[in-house]
Amino acid sequence: MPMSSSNRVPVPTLGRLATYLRVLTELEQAHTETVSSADVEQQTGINAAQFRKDLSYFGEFGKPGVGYSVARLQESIAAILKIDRRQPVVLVGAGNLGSALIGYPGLTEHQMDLVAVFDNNPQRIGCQVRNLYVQDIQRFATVNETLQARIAILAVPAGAAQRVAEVLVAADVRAILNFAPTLLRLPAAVVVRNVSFMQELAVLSYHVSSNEQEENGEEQAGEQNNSVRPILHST
Amino acid sequence: MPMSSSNRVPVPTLGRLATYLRVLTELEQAHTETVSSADVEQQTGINAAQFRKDLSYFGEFGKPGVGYSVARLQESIAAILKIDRRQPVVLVGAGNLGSALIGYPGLTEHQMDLVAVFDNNPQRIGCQVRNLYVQDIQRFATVNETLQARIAILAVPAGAAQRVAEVLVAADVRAILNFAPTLLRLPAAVVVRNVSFMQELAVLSYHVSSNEQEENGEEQAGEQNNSVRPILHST
DNA sequence: ATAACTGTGTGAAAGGTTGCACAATCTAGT
DNA sequence: ACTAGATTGTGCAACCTTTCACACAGTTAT
Repeated sequence: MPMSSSNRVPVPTLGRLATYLRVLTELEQAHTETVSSADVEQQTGINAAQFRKDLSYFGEFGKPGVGYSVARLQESIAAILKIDRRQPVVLVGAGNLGSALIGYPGLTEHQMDLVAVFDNNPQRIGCQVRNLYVQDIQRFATVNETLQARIAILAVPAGAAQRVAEVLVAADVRAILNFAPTLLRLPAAVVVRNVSFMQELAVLSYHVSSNEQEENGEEQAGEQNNSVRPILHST
Repeated sequence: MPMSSSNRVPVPTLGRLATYLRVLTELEQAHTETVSSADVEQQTGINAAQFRKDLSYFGEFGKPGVGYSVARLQESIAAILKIDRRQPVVLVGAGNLGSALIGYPGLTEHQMDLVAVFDNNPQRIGCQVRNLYVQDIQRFATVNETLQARIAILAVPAGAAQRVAEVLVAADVRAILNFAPTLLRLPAAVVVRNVSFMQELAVLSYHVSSNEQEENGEEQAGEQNNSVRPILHST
């Protein structure tokens, strides 16, 4: 007997749902019918109880003593994440990274329909990348009136990010995947996720040098490690 | 009088250090000499106390009543993150994403020296990307004996990731930035950071549709939002 | 000197997330 | 039917992270 109502869903849970979905797709391709939370732990490194709790935010999907129907769970999670229908997405910034993202298979796999690419560089405007022509960012408001994209991928230089983001939001974009290393100041209703290679590299760099003396052979499985010994101490 | 010794540093702290460093570089270019934790909050959206606590893991860097010397703090953080010297980094996977990363300016800015690119696709081996020639991954062990890279960027398809990661680790790589959507099972001593656009997009997608009815104009500043109302409830 | 500010470093509180442990529930075999 | 075995959904405790709040330390002005 479920009772979820207006409880709030942790953001990490949403991220993990995407991981579950990936595993379910693999299982489906292997013609597996049923899966248990323990199986999922085995595949993802995410604790079985965590998996069950993540799902419990949205209802009850499993049968005690049996597990979860792969096909059913897949549909349910897709519905939760709203990727059961194709979603229009726009890309702004057709530089290195932007162009690479156009071909990224993960987008279509997750029903993200890249419908337009924008840039402000006259050298790039009009160019064809994959199956899309790069358009002038100045035309964004007009074009998006037709496209109605609510999700945008922002792959412009840091200096331009805030300005461009405001243009997007003015044209009804509600969610931004931001690759620029800057803080975007936007209305609270707009959701921003920052992808920062910098930060990840910092973590790696720190660890590499601090692990200098350790030596053991355990397996690691979790998606994120938690903390490490500091090494430097300066004043 | 500091007393940090073998306390453990939270991973989020390391990520934020990279952000502070970015802001400090901007401040230096604007010829600002001194900065307070409140200034940093203004620039980054990260709570001032958080900033001070993050630094406190490594020592004392500020003067009460004055703030922090921009130049000094910059050096200190760079030293903590071990990016005060150039670090050799290798890239595996010269596909779309991999190629884009070769040109990514953030790498050099953070003293990451991309010294070699590998792939297993014969069509790509030998090709020049920017200033590097793509080498056969089979030669990795040999080549890295000379290069001595400890950090690797893994931008190969999911199916190849585990296999390649093991090759890297066998050749003394200790930290991997993994762009493949798979769980890497590696010795615990190896640090893995996963970058998953999928997960970020899932969060965006979920939010876009759930925000359907809201309407308010507050500013958002933090780097991460925390939770949201669920909308779906299925069985 | 002293008073009035400003801003650091940190102990303690608040808040959020993860993992354990177990009752409840379903299946299958006898 | 009944028992044994499997596996879910969840209250609770442990853990981790963030934020508050304040003592203490420099700085400036009088």
